[in-house]
Amino acid sequence: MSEVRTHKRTTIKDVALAAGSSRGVVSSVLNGNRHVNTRVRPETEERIRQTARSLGYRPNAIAQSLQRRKTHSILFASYFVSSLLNTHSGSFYIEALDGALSATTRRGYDLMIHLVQYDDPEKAAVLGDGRADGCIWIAPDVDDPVVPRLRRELDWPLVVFGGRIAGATANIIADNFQGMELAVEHLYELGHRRLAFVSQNNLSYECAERWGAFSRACVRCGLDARQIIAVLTEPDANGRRDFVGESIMTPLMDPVTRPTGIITFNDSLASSVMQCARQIGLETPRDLSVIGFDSTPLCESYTPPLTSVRQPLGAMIARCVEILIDENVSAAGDEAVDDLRIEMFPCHLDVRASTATVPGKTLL
Amino acid sequence: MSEVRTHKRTTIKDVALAAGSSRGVVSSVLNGNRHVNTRVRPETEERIRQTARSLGYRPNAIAQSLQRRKTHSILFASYFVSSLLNTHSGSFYIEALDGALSATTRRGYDLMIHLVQYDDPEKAAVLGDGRADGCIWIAPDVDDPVVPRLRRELDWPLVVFGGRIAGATANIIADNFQGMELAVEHLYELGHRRLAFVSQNNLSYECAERWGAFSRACVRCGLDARQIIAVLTEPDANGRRDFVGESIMTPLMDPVTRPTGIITFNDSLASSVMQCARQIGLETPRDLSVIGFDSTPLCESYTPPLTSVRQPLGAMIARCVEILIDENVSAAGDEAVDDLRIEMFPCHLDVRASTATVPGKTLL
DNA sequence: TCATATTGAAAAACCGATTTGTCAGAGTAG
DNA sequence: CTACTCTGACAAATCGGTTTTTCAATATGA
Repeated sequence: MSEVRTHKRTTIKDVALAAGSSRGVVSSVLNGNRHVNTRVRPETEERIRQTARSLGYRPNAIAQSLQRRKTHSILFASYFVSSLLNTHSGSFYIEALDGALSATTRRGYDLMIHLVQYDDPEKAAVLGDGRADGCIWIAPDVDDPVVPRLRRELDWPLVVFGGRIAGATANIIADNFQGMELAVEHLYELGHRRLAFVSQNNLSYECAERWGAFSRACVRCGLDARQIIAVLTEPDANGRRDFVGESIMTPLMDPVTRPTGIITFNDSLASSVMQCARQIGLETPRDLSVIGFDSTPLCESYTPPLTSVRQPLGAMIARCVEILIDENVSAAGDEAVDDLRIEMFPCHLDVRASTATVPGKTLL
Repeated sequence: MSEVRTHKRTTIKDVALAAGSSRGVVSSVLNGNRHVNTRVRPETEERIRQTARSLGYRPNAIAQSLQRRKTHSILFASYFVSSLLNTHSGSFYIEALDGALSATTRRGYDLMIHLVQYDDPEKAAVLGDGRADGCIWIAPDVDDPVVPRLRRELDWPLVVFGGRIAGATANIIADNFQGMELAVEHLYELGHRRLAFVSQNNLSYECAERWGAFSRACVRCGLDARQIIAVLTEPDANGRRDFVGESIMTPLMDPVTRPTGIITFNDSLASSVMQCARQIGLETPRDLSVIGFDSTPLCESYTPPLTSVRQPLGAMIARCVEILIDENVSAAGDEAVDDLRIEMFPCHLDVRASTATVPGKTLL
């Protein structure tokens, strides 16, 4: 029952031998006679095809890749997080992965996934070892320990999704400033004049940028700088930072000075803010408008459904794939400063039920 | 700006040339001198290492794979469904994919994903072309057009996840009979004596098996066969089959003969059943107990939270990976009839709030 | 001192394909 | 009848590695 089965497959040599031809002819026949000075008589061709079929010959893709210098696959690489697709940032990964799969499949490519263990980024062999035609590195952190390595090994096409690595073939990012502007303007138009931004310090570029983008957008809207409040969450007992408790909300929501609109770094924080606000007697959107970021599918099931800024993840990752397959880097509107090639994608505001006109002065 | 960048990488030849040694020595040094009769002087070794480092040499994995006959990657293959991970069966794929990623990463393997377009399963090149050390084929349908091909190309390790293919290295499936028994027994113990099964006809093995398992389980529980009702959904206007409308529910829920417990093929159907029941005045679980299959994360957010049969997808896919990596097929309890090697995993019943003791006779 | 081991490393074979180079024999032009 | 082109196919080189074989130079033993 436990016989060791060895998988010896038919090679091109076997076919050539059986058909009484040379390997070269077999190859050229099976690839459609592409080479000019290799002509084959019809009967020979038929004999070879027949032999190949009857032997069940399928070319070894590894050998083909070696010779053709082309693997027809793209590497999707990121850090390993246990149960990656089910954790909180899951929606982000799922959307990215899904988009990547669609884009590669559409082009007849395969996707190879390599997850780097956080503890030894240097040992991760696959990054740039030629197993794929190019690599998409997903969302590096600001202090990402793998980035120095990526920088050093830029001798193959690398597209950074949500990062900013100089020398990379491209960096595909969402325009956080424009996205934040959408959120702030939306609240402004609803009459809100005192806003707060609740964020975490998870060291992502997104976090840093949205942080800065918030105050810039507020200023651009002509809001009084003293009325702009930014709050950083503390990690809770479990080390989670996507939770807002009373320790943060109570001082922030002082009846007199409290903001009427809150923008959060992500949807989960927004949900947490709404829940906590309810506990201290503030209903969304009656008393408080809340906007999240990412517009995950969960937004629909929050109460109330959450207005949120959406990054076009699908289009962004599709662009990553496209760049790697076509090696067609320069697009209109690229910025390429100091060899930092960035392509920015505009965000969209999905308006749902968590935002409304500014509440009356009852609480003031 | 649109310069064509060619990525010529350092090869072992370059290193050998620069270090003044032969390719063979370089290889053996960088691989830790594994070959007995290739001894290298310490200073030579140091010189080679130094040269390799300064040239930024990284071995080409494709070439290594060709020679070593080992790719250190596993192929995860299935049909292409546009936005695979976000569609209804998404949760299934996500869990499978997540489990596969964890398992492969743990063993230092990469995962390669290949999605076969439904329209030309014959053209799909990658299935068994040697790009990976083994393949996991995900959940074939009963009339799966790719199965004949898989059967024909069984000259490499293939594990079928949720299928039954003779000749495959292994078929990993959940025990639908045992799972259905759990569901039926649960309802029986709660006093239910008239049950119905609502299913769709999506041609999966799961569907066929659960269908049969339902009546078998009812009989084993000693339920009157005339009281066992099985209903097949019709596709709605959008071709979706995971929806139960009044056309099905109204006759099924005849006040006199209606079942008090309903088991559905999947969670989505269960949710639909609960919603439709509510419309005709039946509350879950007060008037009607409902059990779904799959126990997707969404079960928690249904009203009421849905009792559901869970397949241990994570453990199952991990086993697939394990088999392919270790080629250690025979496990205790395997059935191997007619070269059909099946490993079954027991299901678990996640009891939530959609099941309760049988309602009083008010409606009878 | 001479035969025999041992050491260190180059050279060659190989993995399974693709592609280029070469060449005998048939066909055609002068 | 010779010179040249065309046809069809084999042989060899290549891709970038790994592994085996060979071998000169030195060390060891009788």
